Amino acid sequence: MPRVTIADIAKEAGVSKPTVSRALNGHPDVGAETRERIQRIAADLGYAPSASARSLRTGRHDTLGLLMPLQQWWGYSDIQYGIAEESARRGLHLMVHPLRPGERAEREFVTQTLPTLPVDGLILLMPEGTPRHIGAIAHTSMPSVVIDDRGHRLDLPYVESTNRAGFREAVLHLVRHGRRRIAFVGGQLNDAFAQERFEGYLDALREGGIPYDPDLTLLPADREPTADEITELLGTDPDGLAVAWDEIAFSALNALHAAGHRVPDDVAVIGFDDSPIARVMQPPLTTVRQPFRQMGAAAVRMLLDSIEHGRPPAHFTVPTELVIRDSCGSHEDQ
Amino acid sequence: MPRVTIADIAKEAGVSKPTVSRALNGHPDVGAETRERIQRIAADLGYAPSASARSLRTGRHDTLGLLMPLQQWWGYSDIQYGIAEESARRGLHLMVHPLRPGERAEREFVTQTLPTLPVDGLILLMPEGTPRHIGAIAHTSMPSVVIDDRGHRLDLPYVESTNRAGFREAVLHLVRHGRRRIAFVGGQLNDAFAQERFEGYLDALREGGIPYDPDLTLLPADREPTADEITELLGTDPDGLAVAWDEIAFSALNALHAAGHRVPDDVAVIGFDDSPIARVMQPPLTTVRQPFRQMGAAAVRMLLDSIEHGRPPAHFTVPTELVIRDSCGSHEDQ
DNA sequence: TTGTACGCGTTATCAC
DNA sequence: GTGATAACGCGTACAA
Repeated sequence: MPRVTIADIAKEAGVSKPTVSRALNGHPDVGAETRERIQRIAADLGYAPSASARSLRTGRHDTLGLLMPLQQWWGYSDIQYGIAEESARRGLHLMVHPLRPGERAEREFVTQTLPTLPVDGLILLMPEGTPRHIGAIAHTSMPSVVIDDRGHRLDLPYVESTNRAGFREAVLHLVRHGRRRIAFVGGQLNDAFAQERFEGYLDALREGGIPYDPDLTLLPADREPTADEITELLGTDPDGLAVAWDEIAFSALNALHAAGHRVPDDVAVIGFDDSPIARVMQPPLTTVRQPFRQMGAAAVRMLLDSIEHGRPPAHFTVPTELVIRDSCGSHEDQ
Repeated sequence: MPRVTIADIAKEAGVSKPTVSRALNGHPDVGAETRERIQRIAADLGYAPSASARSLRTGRHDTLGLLMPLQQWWGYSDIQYGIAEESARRGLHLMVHPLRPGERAEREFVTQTLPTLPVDGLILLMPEGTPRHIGAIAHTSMPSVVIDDRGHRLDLPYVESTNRAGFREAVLHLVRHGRRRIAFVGGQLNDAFAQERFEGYLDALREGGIPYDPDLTLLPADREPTADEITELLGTDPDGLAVAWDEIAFSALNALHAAGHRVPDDVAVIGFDDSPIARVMQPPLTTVRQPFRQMGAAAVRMLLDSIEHGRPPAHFTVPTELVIRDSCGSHEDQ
């Protein structure tokens, strides 16, 4: 059976197609009685508008695109959750496009895929190390927003969180509870996230009147310290570990246990992100929660602004939140 | 600047629009030289086909829809990953639709959203307890595939994994390593997953010649045992815990530690799913890996079959895989 | 091998 | 307030 169109409704109602269109889209200049009749008939006939036809005519798709790394990380899912929720709230569809790593895939996406994408705007989610070619999107007419544009400098509006201030607050929390030999464990400092969190660490030391000791800094390659590196760090006798990623903190916790250190009695530990694992660790990990869902929602709002008003590049910052659990040793004395 | 269309190319190439269309879509009946010239001009002009116009004309969208619960779980993300990857491989777009819980939202989706969705087929991802109204999709002309249609009986093709056989294999592994008092910890048996895994547990006992002891069965409500329930179970002096979900196994591990039991020496533990957390637990959890990505990919293939050949309802089973780590106590003696 | 004519379903423009 | 007409960009009969 063929699709029901506004032409069918028009015939049935004895009016013209444009009138049906106006009635169904809530235009004011249509008779109240006519509108009701048309709406009733539309419902009776089981009319459903054709998205393609509407898009062809209006140039809008009522759809947002999300460009994601083809890479598993709970944080990305969390961001997508925020985006999906906010999009749905605004009656927009969400199209998800995995981006394979490599410059070639990026180039192909920008030149081949992007121009034909039935999408009104694009949200970019890119891990550190994504080559810059994707930045060509900025020279496109496609409205776009980047999430966590750390070190990319894409010349596009972006959403970020308070990496530096958030980590500073967490380290300061250790300082206030008497820790003096707090080590920093993070990634290489050419990683923009590691860099910002390291500066937050320095901020906290400065504020606490604690001199910076380079021996207490561990910057493993690939964000992944080896067992040896951790052992060596523990040899410097720290009483606190400020770890720039939860995942690294988990390794550290296990290494501490293995070496016979007690957490938090001997060594306090804090992480960053609030991974789902942080809660079930022993002891549960104190960490800085990234507001991923809110960041996703904010990206949607910015994108809509950009689509409707053609706003110039800007950015939006969502605050992180210190989540105090047991690993920092301050649960009992508060 | 206005969009470049095939009309522009036609004018530039001195041919008619249909010729351009045929050349660009690889129809055989077009002169080799003409084709080349048209392709070159298309590239020069930066031509990009209009997805809406094509869809309007052909009735196809080259897009798959994914209906997901508005609910955070790593497994759903994993499935989406598999779907996204396979869709991309086939040149299909992926549209993600969150489904809020409740019969009303389901009804609305089926009657309002679905009919206008610019999608060629739909993959359904529904947690236990999703009311049956969504099953109305079966009476629709929309090709659909369900993932893990446990207990829904939706009369639609579905993809599943070997819950019963997989759990049986894992429990049998414990039996073979000398465990005799193996407890089952799962959800209520009206939960179809709990039911199947429980039967796998019984299968293994039977095969191992171990009589079933009801005291060794813990069926907490909501898949979430209380501390008291676990304590009581440990009072029955089990030497193994067969847990139907990793998440519950994590609670159990922590409870065991708190009660002073050693894992795996005193009590061996196995879980189900292979959550990302399983690897970082102490000790790392032996578990049954769900092939989520492959299930997603399989769903895409089934859906494509259904779209192209209108296949009748069928189903496809992907095997689980036993992942042996330390918590089952058989690493050292193998 | 190529061109002519037309339709897909909707909305914008303008006239009445 | 409503109708006639056209246009969005593309693909497909059919004829040449």
